[in-house]
Formats: sequence, structure tokens, C-alpha cells
Amino acid sequence: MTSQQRPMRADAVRNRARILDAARSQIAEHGPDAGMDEIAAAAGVAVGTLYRHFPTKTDLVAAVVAEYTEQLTVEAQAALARAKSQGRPLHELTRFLLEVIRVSAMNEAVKSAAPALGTASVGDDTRAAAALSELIALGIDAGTVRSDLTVDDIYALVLAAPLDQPDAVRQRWAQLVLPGLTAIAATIDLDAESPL
Amino acid sequence: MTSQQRPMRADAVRNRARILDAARSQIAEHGPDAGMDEIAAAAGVAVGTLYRHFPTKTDLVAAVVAEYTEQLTVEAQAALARAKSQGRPLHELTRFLLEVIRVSAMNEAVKSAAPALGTASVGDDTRAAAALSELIALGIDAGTVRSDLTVDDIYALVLAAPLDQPDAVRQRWAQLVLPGLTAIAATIDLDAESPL
Amino acid sequence: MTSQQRPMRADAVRNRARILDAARSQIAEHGPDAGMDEIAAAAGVAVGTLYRHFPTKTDLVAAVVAEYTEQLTVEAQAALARAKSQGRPLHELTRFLLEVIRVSAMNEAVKSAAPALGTASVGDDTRAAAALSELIALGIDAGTVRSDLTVDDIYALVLAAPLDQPDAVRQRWAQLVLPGLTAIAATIDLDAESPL
Amino acid sequence: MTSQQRPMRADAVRNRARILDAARSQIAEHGPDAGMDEIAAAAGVAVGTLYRHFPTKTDLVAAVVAEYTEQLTVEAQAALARAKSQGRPLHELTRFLLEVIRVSAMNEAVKSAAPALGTASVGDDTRAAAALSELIALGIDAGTVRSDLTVDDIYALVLAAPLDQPDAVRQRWAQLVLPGLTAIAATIDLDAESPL
DNA sequence: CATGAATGAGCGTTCATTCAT
DNA sequence: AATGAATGAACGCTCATTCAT
Repeated sequence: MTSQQRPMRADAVRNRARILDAARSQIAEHGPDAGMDEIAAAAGVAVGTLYRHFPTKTDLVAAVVAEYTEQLTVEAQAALARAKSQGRPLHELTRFLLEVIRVSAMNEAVKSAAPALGTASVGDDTRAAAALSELIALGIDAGTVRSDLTVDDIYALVLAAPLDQPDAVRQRWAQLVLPGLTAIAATIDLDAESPL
Repeated sequence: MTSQQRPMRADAVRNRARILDAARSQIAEHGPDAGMDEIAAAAGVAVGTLYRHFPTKTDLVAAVVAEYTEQLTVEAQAALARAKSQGRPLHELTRFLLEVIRVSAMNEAVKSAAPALGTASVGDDTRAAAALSELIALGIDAGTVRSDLTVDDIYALVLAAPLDQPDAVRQRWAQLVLPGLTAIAATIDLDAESPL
Repeated sequence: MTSQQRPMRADAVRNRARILDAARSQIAEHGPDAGMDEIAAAAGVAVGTLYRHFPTKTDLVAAVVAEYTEQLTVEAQAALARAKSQGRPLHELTRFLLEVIRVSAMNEAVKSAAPALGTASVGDDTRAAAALSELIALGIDAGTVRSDLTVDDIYALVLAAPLDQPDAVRQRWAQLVLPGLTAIAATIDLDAESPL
Repeated sequence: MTSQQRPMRADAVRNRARILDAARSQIAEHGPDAGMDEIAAAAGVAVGTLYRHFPTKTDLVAAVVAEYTEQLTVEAQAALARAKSQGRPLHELTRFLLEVIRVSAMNEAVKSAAPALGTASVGDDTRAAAALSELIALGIDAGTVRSDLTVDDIYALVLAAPLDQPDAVRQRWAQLVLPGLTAIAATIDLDAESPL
């Protein structure tokens, strides 16, 4: 996949990276309507070069999204590894979500741009899903994570996070949402209207 | 704001309503890129007429969003009224959020379109804010709603709801998120890693 | 076909005509690669106006070609009418071909552009075909036109005429080719190598 | 012209031939818009190599056309040689034209591409002209070829032949056109409207 | 010398907005 | 007041040509 028949030329590699950086920041700044010419200019290359690396705009956005999901995977696997070695799976799950919304801030517009362009959305990465699934199972076994939590729940929360908001808003969002992942949350009766 | 210098002519009123309906459905269907010509055609008027009522596309989208926030206001005031007459503020708050995500489903694309166009976002309606503020206060007094909850929290959650997802996803989201609004949620120590 | 639901606005009619004129001359001058912007500029309108009248370049070229085939039809029908009233069908056929190559000179590049753009080619007009068919029949009956001549032969010759050449070349071409349409031509034995 | 200062390297010779073959087939298949990259790929070389041999696209097309005119020359000289040894110059002239339209079928797109690119057109080859001139003179002396026929007439006919049509159409075209080259054709009075 | 990545003017087309009718 | 034709900047993309490797 990432291997090439021939190694790419050094300048081509550099240009590809610069284009991806430029695309990420331009899309983050101007939304899905960021122009290819502007992305190219921001990358310091001509449009033709951009198109040599990414034949269509959809391809370019897909590549940016892929970079982002790769980050998710790395975070998920690291969280699982820590939970295995040090225990505390709920803590790791919490930390994973906080970390995700942190790194996602720059990628928000990218994420919202993706569906509009027909690109596979965030959350298709099976390696990330496997790691999260195992992490949740550890938490449920430990009795700290609510027993009906699924990987899809995590993805839904990530997709619904206010990633484009300032850090304070995102932190507050986490404070409101994270309790819902704990074992105790499942026991709350919202209709009881009693202080518990 | 909603008052006019002169009463609008009957046909102008009708045209305005038809344009708003058309705009809502076109934006919902085709996203923020719905064209002014298509909206005009769907409304059964010419573009020129559309521009007489809404000088720019941004104005049109703002009007659609305003219609939506008006709905929020109505819901919030009804919830407050019920809480006052029947008690159970947490229940009403919960019900409000569920209702909001229900009516919002049709408006999701509209909401996502708004920021892209520089329109003031959902949540600026002071009447809704007043009602919610009072409702939250009732709940805190009753000891069922978490004591640090604010109106902005509610707006943040609404903005972060997966409104464009199927009903099942939205219901699940509510199950995960609503516990975070209760008094007990504030007592959970996410780092304790104990079953509580 | 040429009727409209509503009569076009006067300026729209004028613009359509100017666009067709400009398209004909630009395509004649620069070949099928004449740019839409240049055509629009030559017509004194903006590109958008051009696209309002002709949604794609193919449509524009098709319209230019249609104008040309309409001319062919008129010529063919006039030739038939004269042959009926005055006799001399071979003379009329000859005159038709000469007239066609005369009016075609300006349209040559257009004709060559048409196939390249997927437009139906010259020669699809059934009214012209009907008139020519009848004209040929008259000539064969009179014993002056070769008895195996068909309408397709005429079209083939028109398509093969050196329309883009100067008038002298086209006249010479006619001198060489027209004898082949006569009854006597069919009697020539090219292999006999005798003076006849 | 075809001589070189230094003999080309063996691989350069091979590359030049492969490029010309590729150019001929690509232009024949995709028309004048065949891309330099595609031609290079079809030739199995990189674009840079293509440009080393032919500094511009026009040069490349000119070379393809030159190859074609070389074929014409060979045919014309062979026809002349046969007419000298065996007599029957009209037969040879006829055969030459039939042969030309046969070999030209593959080159039609090339020919039509040439003018569009500003390349000198077919018919500049003086060796072919000399042979044809002599051949025509033989035919006039024999009394079988029309006495006013010139080499330019032949070229005009070749350029105007429906080379891109199926074989049947081209054969029919020959049947219609060849009589016009005979001595007898010059005697036909198109206006007489008599059966001769 | 060959390679193929980079260039950038130019293309066909779209669409928010303006203005003559 | 409504109409819809006209505007033109901007878009995604192509391709003949150049030049670093």
C-alpha cells in the first residue's frame, strides 16, 4: 500500500508531504470549499503538481482523512497497551477520548468535508476498532465501564464532539459526556426525579 | 425584528413562506451547496424574487436557522411550564433534549450549513435561554440536576448531537449523554478506576 | 421545435443570434478548439450568457451545424422546384453542388469539428434527402444523370469537397468531379486504356 | 534533410522509430488531441525522450505526415515505372489513386490533425510530384487522360478523399471521381442536359 | 542521454448576484 | 413587485513543455 515499485524521488516525497500539510490547514481554515489552487499555493507548488499526487480533490481529502484515522489508530493501540500493562481501562478510555478531541481540533473541518465529498468517513479503521473493542472489554471486566458500551458508541461520540470549538468548550463537553461511559451511569433512572 | 414598517402584501407573505420552505428542503437535501436557482425553482418563484426577500444567500440561510431556533424556544418554554406545574425538572430537561434532537433531524444539514456561511449559529435566542436557565435552576434546587450545569452546556450538547444520524443512533447518543446531566454524574471520579 | 412556450425576450433573441454568428466564425477560424471564452467575447456577451443559451460546447456546435444543414435543405428544395418547373435536372444537380460548396466554405471547419464533438454530422436532414432523391430521379428519367446515383453519393461528395480551399481550388474540384455524375460516366472503362 | 551530422546511436534510432509508430497509432485512434504523455507511454519511453527527438508536438506530427508522403512518393514512382514499361498510364493513375486511398485510411486522422497544428500539408514532396507529372504526361500523350489534368488536381482529390470512411464508401467515391480524369470527361457539357 | 516530476496558462463549466424588461 | 437573462470571478482539471535528478 504505502510501498512503491520504485522509491519516490526525494523532492516528490517532500512535495507530497507539503501538499498534505497545506491541504489540512486550508481545509481546516476554509472548509470543504478550499480551492485546489489555494492549497497548491499554500504548499508552494503549482496545481499540476498537486494533481500529479492526487488526481482529484476527493483523493486529496481522502488522503487527509486517512492521515487522521491513522492517528486515531495509534492512540487507540497505545491506550490498549497501557491498559494491559497498568490496568485502569476506564482511565485509558477517558484519556483516549480526551486525546482524540485534542488532535481532532485541527481536523474538524476535514472531517466535515469528507462526507460531502463521498470519501469514506472516519471510523472505518479496523485496527483502531479492534484496539478499542479490547479496551472496552477490559473495562467491563473490571466493572468500571458500562456493560453495554460498544466501539460504535465511541465513534458516535467522537463524530459528535464539538471539535471545532475552543479547548474550554471541548473540555466541558468531555466533563458532561464521560460520566455516561461508566458502569454507574447505566443505573441512573432519569424518570425517577430523585437525587438517587 | 419581525415587525414590518408596512404590512407585507399578501402575495409577498406567501412568497416568503414558500421560499423558506423550499430553502429548508433544498438545503436539507443537497447540503449547503444547494443553488439559489434551484431554491427559487422549488419555491415556484424567479431568482429575482428570492433576492428581493433575502438579499444574499447568507441572509436566506440565517432565516432558515432562525425558524429552527424559534422551534427550540417553543419547546424550552413548554418544558419550563410543565416543570412549574408538575414538577420533575430533570425529566423535562431530558424530554426537551430528546425532543430537540427529534425535530432537529430535518434541520441538520441546515445547521451544518450555517457556520460555513458565516451566519450566527443556533443558540442565540434569548427567550429560549431564559426558559432553559429557569428550568435548570428548578432542577438544581430539586437536587436532581448537576449543580454546575449551564444553558451553554445544553446548547453545546445540542450542537454536538449526531442529528444527521438515524433515529436509533440519536437515541443511543441520548442514553450515553443524559446521565451526565444528573446530580450524581458530578460525583463520579473518572480516575478512581473503582466500580463506585 | 423552434416554437417556444413564451416568446423569448428581444435581447435574448439578439444574443442567441450573435452567439451563433460568433461561434461560426471563431470555429471557422480556429477550428474545433476555439474557446468558449473567445466565442463569448466575439459575440460581445459574457460566458455565462453563452452557457444559458447552449449548456455545453457540444450543444453550441450542434446548433451551428444545424444551421448549416438547414441551408442545405433550402438549396436542395429550391433546386428540385426549378427542375420541376424548368426541366434540366442534371443542370440543377450540378448547380446544387456548386452552391453547396460555395456556402460551405465558411462552414468547413465547423463540419470537421462536428464529428470530433459527437454531434450528428451533416447529412441527417430528411427534407434535404427527399428533395435530392426526387431531383436525382428526374435526372435519371431524363437520361442525363447516371442511373446508379444515390443521395448518399451526393452527401459523400459534399463531405469530401475541399471546402476549406480557395474558390479556385473548389471550382476545379467541381470540374473534375461533376462529370462523374452524368449518365455517360458510367460507360467509361477505366481499364480499357483506349481514347474512347 | 534525413542525413545526420553524426550517425545516431542505435538505441536513439530505435526510440525514434518507436515514437513515430506510437504517434501514428495514437493520433489515428484518438485524433489530434492525443496527448504527448500517451504517445510517450505507447512508445515505451518517457516524455523527456520524446521531446529530445521532437522538440514540439507540431514537429512530431510533421514527422508522421512526412512518413506518409514518403509512401505517396514510393507509390507514384512505382506507378510511373509500370506505365513506362507496360504502357496504360490511365490505368496506373487510377491504380495509384486507389492505392493511395487504401494506405491513407490509417493516416486520415493524422492528415486532419496536421493543418490544425500548422504543419505543412501532404503534397509537398517534389519527388512524388515529378513522378506524377510524368505519369500524367504519358496519359495525355496516349489520349486517355484529360489534357488539362495537373499534379495539383491529383493532390486536391487525395486531400478531399473520404479517407476516414469505410472501404465501401471510398470505393464508391473512386467510381464517381475517376471518370473525371479521363479525356472524355472534358468533353461533357453539363449544361446541355442532353443524354450526350 | 533518459527519466518523470514540476510548471502554469488555459479549458469547459458553475453560480451568487445584478439589472433591463 | 416579479421576472429571468446577463454577468464574470472562480472552480476543478488538463496537457504541452521544462528541467532537476
